[in-house]
Amino acid sequence: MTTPLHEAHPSSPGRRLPDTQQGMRRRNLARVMHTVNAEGPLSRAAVASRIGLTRAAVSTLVDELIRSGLLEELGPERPGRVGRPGSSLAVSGRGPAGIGAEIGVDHLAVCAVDLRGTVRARVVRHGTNRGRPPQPVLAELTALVAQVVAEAEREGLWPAGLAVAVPGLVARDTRTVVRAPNLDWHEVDLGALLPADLPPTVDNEANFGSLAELWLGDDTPLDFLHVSAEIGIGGAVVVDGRLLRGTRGFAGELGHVPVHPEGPECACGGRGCLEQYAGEEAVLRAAGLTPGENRVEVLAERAAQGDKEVHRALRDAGTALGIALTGAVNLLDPQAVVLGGALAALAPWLLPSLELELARRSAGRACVVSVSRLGPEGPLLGAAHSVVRAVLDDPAAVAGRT
Amino acid sequence: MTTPLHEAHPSSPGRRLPDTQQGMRRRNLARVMHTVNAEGPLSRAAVASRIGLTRAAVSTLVDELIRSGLLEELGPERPGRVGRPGSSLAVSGRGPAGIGAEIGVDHLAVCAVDLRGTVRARVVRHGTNRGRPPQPVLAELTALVAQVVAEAEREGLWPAGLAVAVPGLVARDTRTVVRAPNLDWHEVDLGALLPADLPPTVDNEANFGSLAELWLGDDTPLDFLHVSAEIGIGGAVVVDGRLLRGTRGFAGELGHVPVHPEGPECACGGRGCLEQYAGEEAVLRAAGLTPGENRVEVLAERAAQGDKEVHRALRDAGTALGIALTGAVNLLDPQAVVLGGALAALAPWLLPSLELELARRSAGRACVVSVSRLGPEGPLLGAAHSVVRAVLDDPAAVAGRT
DNA sequence: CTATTTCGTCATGGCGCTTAACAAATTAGT
DNA sequence: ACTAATTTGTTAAGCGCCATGACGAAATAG
Repeated sequence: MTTPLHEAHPSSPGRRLPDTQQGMRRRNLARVMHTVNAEGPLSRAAVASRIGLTRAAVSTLVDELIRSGLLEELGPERPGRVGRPGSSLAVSGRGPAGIGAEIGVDHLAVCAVDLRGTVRARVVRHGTNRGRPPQPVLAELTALVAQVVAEAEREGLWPAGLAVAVPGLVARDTRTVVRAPNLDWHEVDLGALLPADLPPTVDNEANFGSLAELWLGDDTPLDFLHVSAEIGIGGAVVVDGRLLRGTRGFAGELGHVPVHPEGPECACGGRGCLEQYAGEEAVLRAAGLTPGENRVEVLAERAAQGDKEVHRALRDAGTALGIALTGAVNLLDPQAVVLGGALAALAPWLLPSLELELARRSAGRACVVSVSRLGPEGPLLGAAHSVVRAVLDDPAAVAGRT
Repeated sequence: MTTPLHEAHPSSPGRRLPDTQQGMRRRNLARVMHTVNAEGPLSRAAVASRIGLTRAAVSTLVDELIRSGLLEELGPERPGRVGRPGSSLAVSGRGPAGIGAEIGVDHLAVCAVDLRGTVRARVVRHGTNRGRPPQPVLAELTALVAQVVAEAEREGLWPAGLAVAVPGLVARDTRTVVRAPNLDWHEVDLGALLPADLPPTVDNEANFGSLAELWLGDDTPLDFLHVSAEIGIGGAVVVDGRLLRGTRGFAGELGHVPVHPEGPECACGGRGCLEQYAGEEAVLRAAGLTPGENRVEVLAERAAQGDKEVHRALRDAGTALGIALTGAVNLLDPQAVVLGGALAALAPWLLPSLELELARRSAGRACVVSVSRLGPEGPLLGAAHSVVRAVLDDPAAVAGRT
């Protein structure tokens, strides 16, 4: 017996499946899927030893998963060790697919990812969505989704769900966009405006970005703080491999953490919020550029060219981020802080001052700061993978539909 | 199907019991215990309908729990409705007991709590522990534990575990005190210095305080931020009914969140940390009192007498707390902020400025701030109850020993 | 070529919950 | 007062799921 980890009442949210034999079966199917997915091609015996069931039990589970088209038999392993070689099992590349979509300020994107995690279809449409009303944007998105689904179906895949990343706050129902300032959307029920044949899930792009980091990042820990920035500053908290959503679904909002309490007024009603120092608009202004005409890409470009003004602006932004992150790190004690989204491209100029500030203020207790490999791809991939994960988490739920 | 809550790999930490029939049985035993514990005396049929099993299945589970001495049959219900009245079941008041202990700066305390949550034995020893080395303090504590255990045994209880609350940072192993500044302890392995016959668990007093709030508070939500203060400022984060511990076990440390980044230097290496404005020493100084000679109690006393200096000092502390909490609330989006420990007694003078600052800086998104009913009792009760919860969480584990 | 090792499958069994039926204890209706 | 209806708790039979143990198959080691 180790550390007692106290949980909520076991019948409260958290335990999804009933504790009956059917529930047990479903959980074990999920464990087989997860194990095969995470550790590459594996024989039945290898799976059995990993999840603690017997070979016989795993055999029946695998049979069921193969019949459902979720697992594939790859044939005999290349024999290297003594004994009869096992038959390799892999997650199917022709079963269900996760459809991910992203509504960006300057683009729309849709992709399909198979259970193996491979992107099998992909469409991007450039053009600003700033100020466009929801209907035409979603109509355009729906057409792109149909296009990607058609392409995926030609490859033998079928869509298991649709997840949409948006640049704004999403309610806990994962359908309603409460506020997306850069699109000028308020209280929009995306669920009602998206194709009805696919169960849609909507979430913040920072949330999906952090999930992508968790699932796809190399060596990403199970406890980390993900900071991204598109226009505002988004953040997401992952604890023990689970995304922390908060009561209203707003957790992770780093942009309005007070940095200098008596600083300039912010649109949120506060003063000296992080966004006043490290938000896109503030940094562009500090670098002597006109917001609106320019975007983050310009900053990265000029910084690479050695523009001193830009360097100074980014250094100051890094300091402000460092102050805000000190608070967050004290509060959450994460294993790492990951810079993603647009911040990844600016990291070379942000990191030094950010790390300095963080280290100075937390005397040895500072945690690792790393940069996302995924960068701006995170939200889209995270969205698509969230559908894939839902299938892996409960394969029995999709086994019915072929 | 509602919101997909993505979890870590099911075979990773989080799933404690194996997904086999024995594990299922154990989890169902736990669900019966939790249900009876949470919803008062209940018939077998009522339990069955609540946890979704059949009456027959619940009957066998209850039989086993009664044989183990964890549940008691209270006799027939008072018949009010049509149909045969059920037989009331209640959690046993003569089975295992949780032993809680608290090492405070100015006192030691130990208590025993039965499965029903009633305090059945209790001892307090006053006298400062500031600067005393660990050995004599723990020897004294061990004697107090023996005394409480003896008293509990006279009432037909047997100790199921010991939990110790300490005013300092505890490593994730829940044995080692990494740093307790007010005791001047560093890297002390309490597990080795405590009675070996009882499995001991050590944790921060703020953590135990927040668990007490979660389990014993009236109407405490499942997501909240608990702020307490003894000498430093402690905090704890509860998410979805689970305590967030952080990578090193340091999560919740609110004391060194930057409030005024260019403020006075702090012992932690930073500048303008919350503790510089709302810590005991800072507040006493601001109120014109000498730290060391006075404690929080004096502040409450003088404030009640209408001392203007104290009022001003507490108002300013509330403002600083409000600034720090704005950041925390933005990051975590909790359902409530609960003021506990010594802060509860000072709440009348802290709250107005705290709530003003929080509301001003978060424009309608502010969350409820409430005051703990438990106050300074929290850590001790939380410790004892954590043992009780461990029994409820896995009754089969203790069923063996009588 | 034989012994050994490992894999996947099959038959058997145990465990835990469900189903269905029943006696017991109460209320509602005549 | 007596019957019908309702609800509880128990019992026996049944089924699903995993464990156990034995077996043939397919590789390596000597």
